[in-house]
Amino acid sequence: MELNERKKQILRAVVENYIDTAEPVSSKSISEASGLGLSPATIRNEMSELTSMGYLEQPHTSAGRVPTPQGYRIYVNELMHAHRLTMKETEEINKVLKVKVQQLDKVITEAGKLVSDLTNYPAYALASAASPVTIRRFDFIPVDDRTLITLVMLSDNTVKNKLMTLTRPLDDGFLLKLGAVFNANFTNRPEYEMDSTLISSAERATGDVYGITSAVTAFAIHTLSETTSKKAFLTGTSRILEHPEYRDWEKAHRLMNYLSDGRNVLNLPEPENKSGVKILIGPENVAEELKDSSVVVTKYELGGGMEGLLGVVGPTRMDYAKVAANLSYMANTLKAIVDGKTNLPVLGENKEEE
Amino acid sequence: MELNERKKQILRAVVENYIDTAEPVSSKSISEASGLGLSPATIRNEMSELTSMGYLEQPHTSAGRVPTPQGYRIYVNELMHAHRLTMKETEEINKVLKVKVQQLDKVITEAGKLVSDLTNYPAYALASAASPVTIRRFDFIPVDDRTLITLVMLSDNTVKNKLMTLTRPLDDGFLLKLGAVFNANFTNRPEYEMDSTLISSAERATGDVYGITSAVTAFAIHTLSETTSKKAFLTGTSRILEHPEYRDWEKAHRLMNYLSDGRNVLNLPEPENKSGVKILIGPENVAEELKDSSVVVTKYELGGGMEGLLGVVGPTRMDYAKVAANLSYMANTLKAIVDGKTNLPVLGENKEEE
DNA sequence: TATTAGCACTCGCTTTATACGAGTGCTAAT
DNA sequence: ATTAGCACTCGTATAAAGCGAGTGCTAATA
Repeated sequence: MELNERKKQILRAVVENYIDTAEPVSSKSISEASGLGLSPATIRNEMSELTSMGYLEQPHTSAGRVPTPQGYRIYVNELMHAHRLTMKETEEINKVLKVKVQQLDKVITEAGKLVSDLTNYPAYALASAASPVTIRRFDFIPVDDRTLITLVMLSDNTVKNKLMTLTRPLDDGFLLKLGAVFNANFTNRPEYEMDSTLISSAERATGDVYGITSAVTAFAIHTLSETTSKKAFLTGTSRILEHPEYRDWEKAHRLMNYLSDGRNVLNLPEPENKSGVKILIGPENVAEELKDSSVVVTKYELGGGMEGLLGVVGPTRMDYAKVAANLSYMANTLKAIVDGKTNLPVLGENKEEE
Repeated sequence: MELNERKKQILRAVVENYIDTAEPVSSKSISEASGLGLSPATIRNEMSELTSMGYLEQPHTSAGRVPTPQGYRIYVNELMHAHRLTMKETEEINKVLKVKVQQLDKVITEAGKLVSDLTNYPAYALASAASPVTIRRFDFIPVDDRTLITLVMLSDNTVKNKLMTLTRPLDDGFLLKLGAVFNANFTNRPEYEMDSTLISSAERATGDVYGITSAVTAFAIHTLSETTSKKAFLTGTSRILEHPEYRDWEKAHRLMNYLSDGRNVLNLPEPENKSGVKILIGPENVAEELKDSSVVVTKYELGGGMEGLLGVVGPTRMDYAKVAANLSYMANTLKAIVDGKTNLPVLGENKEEE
């Protein structure tokens, strides 16, 4: 059997009607609303075939039709009309994002919140380093004779600092030596090269009479690993309760519970290519807890060698067109903002407003 | 009518039974379980009087009794047995907290998570500065001839930094001047003293040929305001779905929605005195959305001039004894850990592991 | 040959009727 | 003062009946 044009039209009508009403769709309603000028009987025949082809299903014999995941798949791949954002939506996105560009972690939480607000589904935002971060230089600033600040400037222009206490008063010249050793041995190296050999040779070189060398290496490694590690933000989980498919508290709880574990959020899907939108429908998800939910996600650049993921989780009966449109507009806007700004501050601990 | 000892015993039995089962409590079950050696009929008479006194109520004529908020109030104030934490609980608290002391914001999120895990209710953790933070000193470190790092050390021993770009190459001696001006005028002053007079006089003093003075003042103000502002963390909201009183999705949604707004979390109750536990039962809450929930909260010191709030939100049928015990143990443990560590790192942007 | 009107049939949902039983309140006995 | 006994209440569980939206099939129609 072949999925001809008319069948596609009908499938599209069914999916959109179902997305809208959350009720099984009858032949009559399609006949009236589709604009195809066909009688319910004809629609019925077609729907019956769409059912045997696996694109629709009936909750029970005398009910209307509901799209299967395969049905949604066809819809998403071929039938979906590009959703145009309303002026209100684009304005809101532009307004909120422009204000928040200063701090990158604010931007991504804000982006998540915004997507969640606009789509009414929970949203997640991830950020991770696209390329390994290295330390560009060390500085050591004396505070008093037993305290110093270690300053580390990273390859992404982030600066991190740490206050450290010495075991005995500082001698003249020690900080210069410390700086020389660390700048010679620990800069421009990814985290995994900082092994025990390197560390112990540094300790030998500085003499480490202040008990400070190991603190600095620990700080360096910690900083690199933290900067490299992914960050996850999740907003709007409570919204799933608004969707009828999660009125059953156990379903809602299972999903919310899954999402409330940060590790799961980190493992949510990501699209393979930049700025494409990936859609995973129901059973296409690997996680058992997502088998009857859908995930829509996009990827975007964050500047400073970081990239971000922005996604939405909801019922399979999701307004894919709208969600996809929002996500990709969002991703593009973010990229535009980032591109406009050279030297965008990087996610994390310090804030750099220009 | 008087609330004599026997009535209290019965009230206690009813509350505890109800907390346990979430079902209206019958005279028979009290008679059997209370250990008072009274027949159901006697219990019934007493329960009837407790009802007319406003401490119990009946969902309907032929049902058992359920405590009213006033009933819980009496229970909490007078009748509650101190709950002893199990070894497992105390061990878990000690273990988790000790590992996480390094970074203060980790500690408080972790404390929240822990309380939520142990009690099975959503938990919130707030942190705020107990005394105004000031800047202790400024440092300016040149990176290259158009870039410098501004370093600000705060009165709570936090250090914050920011990378800044100059409009023209750096002259010798400018940084010294910059440091002198800022260290003379902007240190040891709370945020509100940094008004436009101060700022413009600083700009005059430095000459501001590099367009950098205003950036530094903005950074200083921003840093102070951010350090002073309260931070809120919320965990475990999805757990409310586990409690039967929130099986109704609308109730669950109303509460979760309320909690998902950070501003509401910031305005959640706080106890008036340190390390006391405050309990707000149902309608005692000011927020409309909390009128049929209860909040238990405690306050503790965080070191570095910060203090924290740790609270739990749940149904009025809450295991007050257990929750209160967990919270106060938690608060004490945190305080002990903080006291053990001098110079504990302060909430926020930089990390200082010792 | 494609479409559609007509109609019997299915089946979930709502309504109504009935029964059940946990729990109460009252009274009278202890 | 306590309690056994008992009638009464009322929510819930179970069954039966009717409703109606929607289908699938057949036969008429273009």
